[in-house]
Amino acid sequence: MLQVNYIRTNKEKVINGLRKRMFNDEDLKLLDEAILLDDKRKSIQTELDQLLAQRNKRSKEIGDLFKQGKADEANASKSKVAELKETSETKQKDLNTTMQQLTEVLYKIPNIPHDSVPKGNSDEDNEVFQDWKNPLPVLDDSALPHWELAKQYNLFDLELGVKITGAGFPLYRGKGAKLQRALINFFLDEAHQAGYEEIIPPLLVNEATARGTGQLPDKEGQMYYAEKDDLYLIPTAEVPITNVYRDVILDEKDFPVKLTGYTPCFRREAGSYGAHVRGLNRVHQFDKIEIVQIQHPEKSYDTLNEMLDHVRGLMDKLDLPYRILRLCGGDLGFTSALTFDFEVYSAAQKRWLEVSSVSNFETFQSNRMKLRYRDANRKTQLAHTLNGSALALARIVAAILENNQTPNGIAIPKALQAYTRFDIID
RNA sequence: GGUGGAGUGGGAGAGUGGCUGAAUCCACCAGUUUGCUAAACUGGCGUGCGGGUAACCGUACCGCGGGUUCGAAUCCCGCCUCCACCGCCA
Repeated sequence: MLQVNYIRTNKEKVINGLRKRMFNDEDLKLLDEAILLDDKRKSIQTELDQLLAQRNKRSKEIGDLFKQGKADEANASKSKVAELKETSETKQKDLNTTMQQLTEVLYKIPNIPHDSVPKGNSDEDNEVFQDWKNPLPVLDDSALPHWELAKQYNLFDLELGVKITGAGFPLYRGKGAKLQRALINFFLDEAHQAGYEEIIPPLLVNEATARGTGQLPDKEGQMYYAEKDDLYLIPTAEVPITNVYRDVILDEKDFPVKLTGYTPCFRREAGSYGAHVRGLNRVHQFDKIEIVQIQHPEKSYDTLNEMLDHVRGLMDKLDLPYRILRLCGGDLGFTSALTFDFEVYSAAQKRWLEVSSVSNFETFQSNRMKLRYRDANRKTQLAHTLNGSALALARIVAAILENNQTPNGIAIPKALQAYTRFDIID
């Protein structure tokens, strides 16, 4: 979430930013609400501190009186302290309520988009930041979509997934499973070479963790929830991996922190159906390798570029046609300041599929997580957090299968052959 | 799951009602000394919030939440976590 002080001192900037997210005048009232509540909070805090100071002073006096044997005077003072206690307790409750109200308001305010973010309503207004320069692959009419190829070559089975779990839980088998495993290892090795430390995190997280990266309360319906144990299945490795640094104060020399991890990701995707979600296009469980960085605020946009380069490298090595979008304000995630989406071209479906999302959250997550560093003056400052998919498997698999189909079988990209130990699926 | 023990500052560890935001040691930072390093010595060394240009002052925090008391790290209750043993188990 944003810091109230930031809203207070950069109000114009905040307003302009929220306009890009199509906030109207009514929505913008949240800002004044927050500032007002913060004013209230401050004055209550001052009053409360004064009451407590009096109480502490009196209590000390009573202690001294007892020691001097003046029990009568001491007892006489007690009623005054009791009075102070009562009023300070009321104040404390006031303060708690006000702080809670303030937090609730702040939770409704999304991150301020970066200057470069275009204004817009929906994904249709996203900017094509880097288009595919070469001709897009064209398949002949006999080409099959990946779900047909999967049947032909026995790579994954959606019906079996339904039998075992339900719709949207694919079961991979044979060379399909091996391809999956090869991609995971390939992506992890690439991340390792780029300097990321590998993490295998828990796949279920508690409420504080889900709150830290912003999945709660904004996207509660998106996550599977294990009610008995009050735990959430992770929608992305970003959640457990970034939260490694929750409540941590770093030194400037610790930057950049670079972490990567492979995990399955679980998403409820409530209400999704239709042709666009066929096959592996949108599923409830998929595999993803995530890269996370924690960086000094002055360097975080260089880092974002570095992460874009990393993902570009993966796409290039897999010989997949792709383009990069800069998300507009309306499509930008609640917690993000700037997001680039990578889309791979799926030649049989003749459409672009999102396979990576690389974002800078600036201090939005770190404020929630209390992830800070000490600056040159030894003062604590919020760090910047970034993450990106490198990459999401299901759709990459879909694109590889479709784009590489030949009359003799499906060709495995060169870079992957060392991992699959076969060069064709036939 | 059962029984017992424990949770204090970056780490170790003292503290069983007021003199404790917290001894001491280690680590860390600055300085003195020194040919360099080391050693020794001196000083500094938590976080949030409020007030103040600042020095600084006030307040809260000793796993978390409540309670008792004029006053709680210290007493009471609930919860969480860790350790040990037992049971179960990949």
